[in-house]
Amino acid sequence: MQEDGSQVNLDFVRAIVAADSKSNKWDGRVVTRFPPEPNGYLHIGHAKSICLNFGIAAEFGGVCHLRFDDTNPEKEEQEYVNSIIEDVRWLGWDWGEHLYYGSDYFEQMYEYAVQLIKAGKAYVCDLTAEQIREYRGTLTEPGRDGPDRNRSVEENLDLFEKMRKGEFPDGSRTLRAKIDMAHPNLNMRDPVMYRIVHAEHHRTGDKWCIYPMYDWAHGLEDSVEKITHSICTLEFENHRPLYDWFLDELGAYHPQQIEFARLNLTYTVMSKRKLLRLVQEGYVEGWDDPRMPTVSGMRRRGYSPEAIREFCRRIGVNKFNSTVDMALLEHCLREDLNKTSRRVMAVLRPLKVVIDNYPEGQSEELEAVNNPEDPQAGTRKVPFSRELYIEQEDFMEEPPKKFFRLAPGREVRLRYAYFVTCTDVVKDEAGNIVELHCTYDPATRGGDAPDGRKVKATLHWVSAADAVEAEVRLYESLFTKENPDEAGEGEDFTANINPDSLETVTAHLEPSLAGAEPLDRFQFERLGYFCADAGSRAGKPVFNRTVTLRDAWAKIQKGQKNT
RNA sequence: UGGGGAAUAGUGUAAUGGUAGCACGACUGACUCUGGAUCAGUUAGUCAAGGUUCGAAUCCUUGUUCCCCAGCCA
Repeated sequence: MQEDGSQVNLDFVRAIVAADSKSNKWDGRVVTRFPPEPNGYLHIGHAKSICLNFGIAAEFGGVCHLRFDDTNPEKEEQEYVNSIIEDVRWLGWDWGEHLYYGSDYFEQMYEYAVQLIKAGKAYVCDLTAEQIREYRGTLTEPGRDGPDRNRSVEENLDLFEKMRKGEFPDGSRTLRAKIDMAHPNLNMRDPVMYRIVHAEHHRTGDKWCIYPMYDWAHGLEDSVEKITHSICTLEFENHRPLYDWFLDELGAYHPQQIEFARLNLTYTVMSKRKLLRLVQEGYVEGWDDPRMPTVSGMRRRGYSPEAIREFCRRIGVNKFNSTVDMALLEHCLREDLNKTSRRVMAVLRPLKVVIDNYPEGQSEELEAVNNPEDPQAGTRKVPFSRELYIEQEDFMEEPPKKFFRLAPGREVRLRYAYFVTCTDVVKDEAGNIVELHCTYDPATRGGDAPDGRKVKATLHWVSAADAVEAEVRLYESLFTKENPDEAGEGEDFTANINPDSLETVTAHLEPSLAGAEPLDRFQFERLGYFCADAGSRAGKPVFNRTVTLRDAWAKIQKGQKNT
């Protein structure tokens, strides 16, 4: 229900939860879970799942568990656990007491496995991995029963115990469910439940040398935690019959698995495997590189949790694959940042301006609005003096049509300061414009002309003597193609990496920015939103460009070039 | 050629037998001390063909296209 009492359209997952709540199917409980494997950093696709699971719990008065599905010691690390916890919390969600680890249930899972063996529904198999594949058959041909399929319960119990005790080498045996080797769903052809892996687990150490497979572990984890709705992605649809089979055979508490489509975004890749390659092969500087679609990268880039949550709300939830336009993410970003970011002035590519009729040695402080969208943000003082920097692209000696900014003889406004008119252009020997001379109108102090005359442009600027120098990183998308996987023969997504995804400049900032703290977000007026880098320090400030402002002039230029 | 899913403007998503709507994008225009924001408008869609019905995106039939599955990964 919305605030006005009208019925809001529910996505198909919420529709199921709503119906179950109404029918009291789960005694009125709603318990979801977000179950990441700690083998990589969370990305925007995970954020979709997080917002779905935690969002549903919040909306229906339930709870959402954060559970690490840590059943593969060879790929999982504590570093990933830590980053995941930080990211989910940063996104604004709270799991209360409900932080769980699949590995905490290993003993229970073992006992359940024994129960299944005793029921004649599981057996120890001596086939090698390759042999198992051969016996499994193919998509169109049924599999065959293996030689160990009809071992006695006693022998299975004995062997399974010895597996646990570490009496067999890695890969020598498995415990398998006894279902149907001719089943049309390959997942049902006697799936492996346990494999032998003598590996150090990040939480259980060397206590175990057999580890449960996903299909066996996941349903039990859900069951133990009394989950009501086990929401996962589409590729697990084929696994649902197995999820159901295990829990039914065990007679255990049985949540409902519901599958939804994972998120795809234009101009980026989303699989952990590909993100890992970007990191390992040095295309980016780490999991939290601001060009990465990881939650940590986006945080460092300057995204707000609110923007990400709003994005996740708007993209909806469905059962078919789709690719969301990056422009929607950026829209949600700008929408939030516009309301919340302090405005400041910064010049990225400085062009010196001398105000000839402004007294040498004089300076003054002018009042500037911190956020026109939020009167509560107040005002600040910005120093003005005879020598200033403006943006190189705000001046053209021979302005084309529709260029409203500064040009010889033209008057523009310096924001919050004065109207100035360009009187002279100074060039170096190579013909590059290196300095401008202007005159100002003292009567326009603050930026308003008492005689009511208008100018067509307002420029941002900084006082040269007061400017703070900073490293500013200008990010563009990491890939040049909407679909990075669209690569030529013998190429992969790395062939579409944007060579210009990062440009670093030395910018001149207004002095108020000297005290910016890491992750502080600002709007550099007329340029875009910028975020103090996590490693930014007083004395050596570093800012990352989060996203540019919408830029009508850039669009006109693009159009002019194309004609 | 086995099984499991899915198809609505360029993109994302509503409409569950009763006017195909919303958002993003794109394009106009208004306004503006950010060529920002805001406001107004334009653009454009039911995978196909049959059928049921007074009426179909929705139900039925046939077809087409796309996604997932042959890890001792999750």
